[in-house]
Amino acid sequence: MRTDLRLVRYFVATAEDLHFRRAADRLGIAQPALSRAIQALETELGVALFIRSNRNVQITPAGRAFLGRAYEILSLMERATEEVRSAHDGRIGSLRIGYTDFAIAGPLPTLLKDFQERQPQITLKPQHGVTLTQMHRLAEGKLDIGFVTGPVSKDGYDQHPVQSERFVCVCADSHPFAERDAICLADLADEDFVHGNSTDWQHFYDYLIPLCRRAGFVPRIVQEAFNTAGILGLVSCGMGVTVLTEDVCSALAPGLVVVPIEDVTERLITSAIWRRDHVVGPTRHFVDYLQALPAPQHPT
Amino acid sequence: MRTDLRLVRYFVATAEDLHFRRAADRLGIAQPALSRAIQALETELGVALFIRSNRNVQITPAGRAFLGRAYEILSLMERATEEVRSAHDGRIGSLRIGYTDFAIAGPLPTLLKDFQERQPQITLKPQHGVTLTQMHRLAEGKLDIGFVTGPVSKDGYDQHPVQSERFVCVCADSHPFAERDAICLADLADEDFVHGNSTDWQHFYDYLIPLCRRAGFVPRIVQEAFNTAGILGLVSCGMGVTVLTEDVCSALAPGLVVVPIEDVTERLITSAIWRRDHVVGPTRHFVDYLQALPAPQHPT
DNA sequence: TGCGCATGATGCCGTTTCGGTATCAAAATT
DNA sequence: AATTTTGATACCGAAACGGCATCATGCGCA
Repeated sequence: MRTDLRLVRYFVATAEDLHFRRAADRLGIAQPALSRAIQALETELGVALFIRSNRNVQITPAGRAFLGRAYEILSLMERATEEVRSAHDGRIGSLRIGYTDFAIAGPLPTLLKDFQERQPQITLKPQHGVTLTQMHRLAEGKLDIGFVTGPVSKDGYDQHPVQSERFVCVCADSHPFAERDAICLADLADEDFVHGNSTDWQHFYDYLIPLCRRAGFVPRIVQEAFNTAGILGLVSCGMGVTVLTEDVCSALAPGLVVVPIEDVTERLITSAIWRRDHVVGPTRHFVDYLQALPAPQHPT
Repeated sequence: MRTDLRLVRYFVATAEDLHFRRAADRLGIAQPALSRAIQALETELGVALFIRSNRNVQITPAGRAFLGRAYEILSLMERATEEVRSAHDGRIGSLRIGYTDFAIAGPLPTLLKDFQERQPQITLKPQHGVTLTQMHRLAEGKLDIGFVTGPVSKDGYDQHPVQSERFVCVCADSHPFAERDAICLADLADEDFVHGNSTDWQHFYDYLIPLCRRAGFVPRIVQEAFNTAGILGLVSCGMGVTVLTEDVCSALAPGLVVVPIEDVTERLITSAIWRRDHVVGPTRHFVDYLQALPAPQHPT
């Protein structure tokens, strides 16, 4: 038998009253039960906590030492109980948020800042990851909310669109396209492309490849880069052109030009996504926050 | 049912393993018992601590919040258990020591200092009190060790002599006795006496009165004072003479003279005294310390 | 001095809690 | 499709807890 909190509570009451019957009354038990419980505690600790007579009860020095700690333990247990309930309510705790290059270039930073001001007790933990990585981490319970290239069809998950971007062409300022107001997608048929690798960027390719096929070509990827910064770096060196989204290109480095693609009306959707069975604590608060936002601008 | 430490321990093991059967093995119980215990804890708290599947177990945000506190609670309980045992051993705690005017004028301060150096974890709490007061406080358990005018015959108490003092006469330097090398006790027969009140000083009178009777007189107390300082103050004003002990008079204020009483060989004994049923913790250490001391000097 | 009272301890018993074995349910793996 | 893995549930016996009755002891009072 290990000392448990019931015995600690009984001990505290007895130490406060120094009278077994009165302490038992206070605890709502019979005096003999209290007598036995204190004896059990003394046996467990191997130390006499009280000196008893039929006239009075005195606490021993060891009992006095234990009393201070007993108060601390009971207080800490109460605090822990309160905090676990607060964490469940979502009033405290951490929120692990994944994001893609597209997400971080869009309204997400503003959203996070706003949410943080509303819920200062919640610690935000942003983590970069391509859509594929984020989906794995959601499944493993290592991520609470993902911001991914969507929409994603997956059972057990809910999502909410937060961003909708046009596709644009990006080329070096020395490229012929740089002089044009706009191009058509078919104009890219013979161009060398720079993009991300096919595994990490598979969700982006799920948009791009069908569009190009419909325009009659398969994009010729001549260079791969790790992320958008890498892609743009290669493009500015004249290695090729690329197709990205308008938000990613809103603040371009010198030497690069954004050219609209006038015959593509499809948009890249970035959605917040979470596991349906994980909407507790801070996650619930964040989901509620997202769903209270106006829908992303999406003109027809 | 209130959350107890057994459930906290089970929770910690489960959170560490994230696998019910392995955690149960670790705890030395069957997996179903652990499953039920965690469910009971979740019911008690009203919060899900884990997400279960037949393939894996994940901890919820609330569970993570609770885990930190669980470690603290278990650690605090261990520390409390260790400390109560140390207090019983006497390695920590406090020691309430009573002392009379005679005791504090003798070797007691030196003893306390020495003991304190040997047991720095024990807090000494000295409390002045006449013998009668100290005996009450010992009986009430509000004092651990008394230093009283002894010997005391009282059941349930043990004592150890620490001090043995000759009786001396103290008078103002203008008094005729001041010119003498020594007096006899009978020389005090017609003198006005200054002393403590008969209640507080009853143990001292238990020595003095029989001695005076044997010398053929009853001392004429004309003035009472609260303590030795008060007595000596009145004597130096010429209100009368007094009989005290040599240690009390070892550092006299100007205007007072100590005159030996050559025909009195009896000595005032100051003894350490404690309740036999209270020799635990720091008290035990102090008693052991005292009993290891050489006996007080007591020439024949 | 004897009796009554107060109070913690102990005995006996019923109720509740805890833990074990066996089994079920569901998902993943082979 | 069969097997394996793993947490949940059912049934049962053991252990723990608490209540009532009673005992033991010391103190206070007449």
